[in-house]
Amino acid sequence: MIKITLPDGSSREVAMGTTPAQIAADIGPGLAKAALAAKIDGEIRDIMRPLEQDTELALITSRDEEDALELARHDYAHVLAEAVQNIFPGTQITFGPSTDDGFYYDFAPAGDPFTDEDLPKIEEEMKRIISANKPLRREVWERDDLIARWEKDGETFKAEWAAELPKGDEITIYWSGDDWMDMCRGPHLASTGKLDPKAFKLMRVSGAYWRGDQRNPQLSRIYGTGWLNKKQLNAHLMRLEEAGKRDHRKLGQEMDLFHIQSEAQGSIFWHAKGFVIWRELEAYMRRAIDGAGYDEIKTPQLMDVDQWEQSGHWGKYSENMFAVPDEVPDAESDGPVVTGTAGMMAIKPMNCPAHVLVFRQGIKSYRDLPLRLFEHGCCHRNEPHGALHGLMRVRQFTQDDAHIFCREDQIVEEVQAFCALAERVYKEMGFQGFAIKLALRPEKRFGSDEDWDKAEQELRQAVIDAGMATQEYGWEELPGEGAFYAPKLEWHLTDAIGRTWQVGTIQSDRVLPERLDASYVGEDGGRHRPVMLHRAIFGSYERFIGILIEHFAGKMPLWLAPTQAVVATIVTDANDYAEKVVGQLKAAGIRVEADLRNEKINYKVREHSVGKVPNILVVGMREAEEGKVALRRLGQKEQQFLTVDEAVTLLRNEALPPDLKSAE
RNA sequence: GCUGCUGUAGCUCAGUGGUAGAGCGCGUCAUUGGUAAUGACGAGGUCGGGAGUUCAAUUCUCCCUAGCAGCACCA
Repeated sequence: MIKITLPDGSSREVAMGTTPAQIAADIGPGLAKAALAAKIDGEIRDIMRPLEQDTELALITSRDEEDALELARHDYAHVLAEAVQNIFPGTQITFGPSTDDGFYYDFAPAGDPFTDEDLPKIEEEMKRIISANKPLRREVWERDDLIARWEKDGETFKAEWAAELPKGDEITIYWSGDDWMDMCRGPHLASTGKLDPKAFKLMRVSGAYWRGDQRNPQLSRIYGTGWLNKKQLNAHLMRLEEAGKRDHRKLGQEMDLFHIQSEAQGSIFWHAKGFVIWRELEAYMRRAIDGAGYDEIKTPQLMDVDQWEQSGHWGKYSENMFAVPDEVPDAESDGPVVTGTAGMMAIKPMNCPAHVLVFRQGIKSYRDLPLRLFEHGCCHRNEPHGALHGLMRVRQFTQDDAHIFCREDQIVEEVQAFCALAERVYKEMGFQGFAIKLALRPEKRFGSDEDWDKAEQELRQAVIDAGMATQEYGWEELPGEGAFYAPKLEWHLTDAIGRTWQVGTIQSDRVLPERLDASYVGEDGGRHRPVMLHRAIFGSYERFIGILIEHFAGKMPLWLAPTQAVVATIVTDANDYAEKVVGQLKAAGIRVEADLRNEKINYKVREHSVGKVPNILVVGMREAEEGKVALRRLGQKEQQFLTVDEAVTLLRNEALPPDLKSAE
């Protein structure tokens, strides 16, 4: 007999080899039906797997949503694989885990990769397998037997994988009924019928590399989203639709903010309305850095390749750099412009080397430190074509970039000050939450391990000292994700619909000052190396504006709204008055337009509401006679009747940037 | 860069082996209306580019190119 302790503290004696399912049935038929798996001493296990010793046992039902979803999605992935092999004999299975909202499975098809048209019939087959309620049975195999089995079945990927497991290992496999099996650690539900055939949907196909490595064969991946019931699935599909409505590329076009065209792929044509947002952010950032003791500089776009060789970028980063020959093109000739005799210049992908060159001008004393050099630096990076994405991933972008040159003993203090500045900026931009993460040394890197140890510890310590290394701030360390020259702290913003975006960063770097020979004179009269802190808060203006558009769904806060108000007339007789009102608002710095078109007021209100104009000032003859306006706020039906002076004062105050507002 | 899908009017999209259509937008006219679409008329397209098959290609095939989704990449 073994002793089973239940979550309520009660315990019972059962025979060795009793399954959690039997215990559930013993407790009650309702639970027996609802139980999906068992948590044994904190580890999730199959409900049909016999118990072999005294344990603490909790039964998992759909109420334990996180665990239940994980189980279901894992099972959906297996059902997907089984369905695909039924419909497309000869397809090899490889790997298929659960994801944040569903599951996928990577296949090696016998013929062409799958297409979207294949998805409906695969879905049908999955539904059939689920409805057949096939039992999922765990079995332990000896490694070599399994390899032999996979080879016999022509499953070369599976065989390769199994062969890499330690020799003599026992490997678990799961049977679906008696006719299909996959190698899997588990756990699984007791049978396919525990899944809801209406709670999943296959979403798309894509390519994916075997083991995620570009050098390996490309497999055909099928993605699905999977849930516990239809209601959850529909809610998820609604969320996707909501995210689609916020797409900054769509809103950017609708709101006439910017465009991209193939002649300059990956670079943004900012329209007047979009660039207003940029200008407001830039002015805001200048006020912020001025107040935080930075000096703004401007450095060259083009530098000799020699300089990039010295900084190390040419060696580690040249595949992402644009280089041009220092040569006058010959417009007459048809052939290549480059003669091979000219020197090469490279367009900057980063601002840091140029900032070191500014630092190196003149002799710096320890008294000059920390020296905080800021630049709105326009960088170009030759990103892979497939990576380009609206404003989020571009080839030309402008950073709010700065490099803080400081002494060793100033690092923690500077990082902490930056943490505070970043927090303030994100809050003022209208984000409620963010997470801070520490990206640790990558494989491909410069510098000694001791320097990396030190650099990582400094960043870690600063966040701990700032009291931000907590769950509340989403504190987490990410091995292998650092830059090639330094570890980095990353700020991840959470937007209005719960998505996260990596924006700000600070990195502590000893490599570049060394390579470019930056030094200062210390108290002792000797030369010392400064440490360089690379940092940005927005990251890039392009991307940050994209994030803002998606976060606010285009309804920008008033200070950022491209058009802050429209004065719309009801009758043409009110046109002169409307022009006068517009003039007064403009004089107060409000971005306002007149709508004097020969259209009905309904039409004008609708158009500007759809256009996300935050304030519509309606004027007819009544307002003209009384010197008033009828103010209608975006999304509201009620109006306020105000004198023009009142409206000007109100809007002017509301339109103040957040940093100026809070200063009042 | 890899895999799949897509490219038709300014925008969103329909359509066909015999050189094209809708809605919105735009223009003109009528209308002067009180808070989410007034009506009529009109202009507007080398159907992404190139090659091939065909009597004939926007439609079928191939190549290129760009966009989209994912993968890889992301200082």
